[in-house]
Amino acid sequence: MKIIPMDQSTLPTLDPLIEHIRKKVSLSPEEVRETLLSFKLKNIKKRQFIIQPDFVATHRNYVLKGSFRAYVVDSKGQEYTIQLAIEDWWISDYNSYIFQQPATMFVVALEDSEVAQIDYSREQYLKRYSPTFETFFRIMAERSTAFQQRRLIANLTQTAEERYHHFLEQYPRLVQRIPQYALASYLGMTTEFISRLRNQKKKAKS
Amino acid sequence: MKIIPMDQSTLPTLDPLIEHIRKKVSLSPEEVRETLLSFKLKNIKKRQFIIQPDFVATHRNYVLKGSFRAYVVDSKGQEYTIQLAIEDWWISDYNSYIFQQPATMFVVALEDSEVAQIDYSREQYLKRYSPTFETFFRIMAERSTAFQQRRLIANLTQTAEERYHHFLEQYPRLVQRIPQYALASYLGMTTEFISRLRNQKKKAKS
DNA sequence: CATATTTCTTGATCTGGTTCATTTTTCTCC
DNA sequence: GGAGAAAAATGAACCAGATCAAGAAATATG
Repeated sequence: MKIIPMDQSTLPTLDPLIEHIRKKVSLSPEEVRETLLSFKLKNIKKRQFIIQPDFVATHRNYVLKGSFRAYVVDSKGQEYTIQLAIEDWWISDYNSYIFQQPATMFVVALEDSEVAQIDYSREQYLKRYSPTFETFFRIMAERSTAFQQRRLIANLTQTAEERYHHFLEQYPRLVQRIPQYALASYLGMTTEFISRLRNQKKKAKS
Repeated sequence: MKIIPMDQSTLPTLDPLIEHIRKKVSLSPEEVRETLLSFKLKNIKKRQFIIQPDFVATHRNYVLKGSFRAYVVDSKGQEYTIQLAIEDWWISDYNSYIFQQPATMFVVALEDSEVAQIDYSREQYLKRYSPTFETFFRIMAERSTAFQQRRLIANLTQTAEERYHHFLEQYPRLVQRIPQYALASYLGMTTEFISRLRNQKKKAKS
């Protein structure tokens, strides 16, 4: 019943999710049970979309394996990466999910991936079921705000080159795994520009 | 329906705050009482700082009257406006407040103002006192995330001119009240550039 | 109400990063 | 493992918006 396409693999479990939640709030056995009942495992193939514009984002996604990119596309077809996610991160179109309105973003798998999904109504149920979940989602939202604010500040105050280097320092692992165009559009610059930065570095090294 | 001119003033009350909270959650009489006990009214003179770098932001501030600007200053002395707030908005350095760490921002009054302040430990108490408050702050944080994401997308996808015009459409009232340099650094452009945009418009009109 | 300070305007010049076009490298999948 | 597709690199020309400088308007303050 479980099809595990990748070469070597662990049996997929929700353990990392429970761990993740327990870093923020303490869960009773019943709360753990409710959590396990609320989230569904899902395998997502590389290049597969889990959210698309005009459809309501019905789920919040916790990445168990793989990586994702959330992006918007402007009228000229230009893509802008809004969020990136690897293991132990969450991803969705929050404007769509929170307000249950049509999405404006695409969210696509960059690798063969596995996510734990909770749907909107089940999340509401969880929060009613126990204030612990209310607290958990409150903490998530707060951190998310704080994170976005730091990103906004970086975008306003730093040059393209500084943003690139700081990202490299902060997320060296992530950089290895995502394509250059995803990184470029996340940092608000062109792939050509990143390419030049990398090349300059090579030159300087030798 | 009540237009209150700048000079003479009404007796300050927390009524607008209670109204504000009740738009998001329903409050029992006891919860109203706890709210009233938790928030303190404070008068802030124009140019007065309520948050400064290196000091922990001890309060969350709800604006009852007046306006505020939150900004960071880079090594070259350049200022970048991170947040603006008028009546019925909240303002703080959230990275500082949420994590109770030293602030990186200044928050300054742009006009003679009045705020309702709650301090960090009292907020924690409120959330323990009733899950309603947990819910309220969760909703606040979620909307804040959604708002910031929209701003980030605007910054990534739009030209300086587009950002200026969209801001004008969305917040015509706000624009009247804040100095040009505050708007410019909020939108990520120079005051010179805004000045030119305004001038071009005048030309086109006549 | 006069003067000092802050904010806004205007012109000239400059530049970080884009755009466009082409080539090279790296994936992907039968 | 080889053809086709996707991603990255490279060069040349360009431009949106910044920077610098200096004056004009608006606000604050004694």
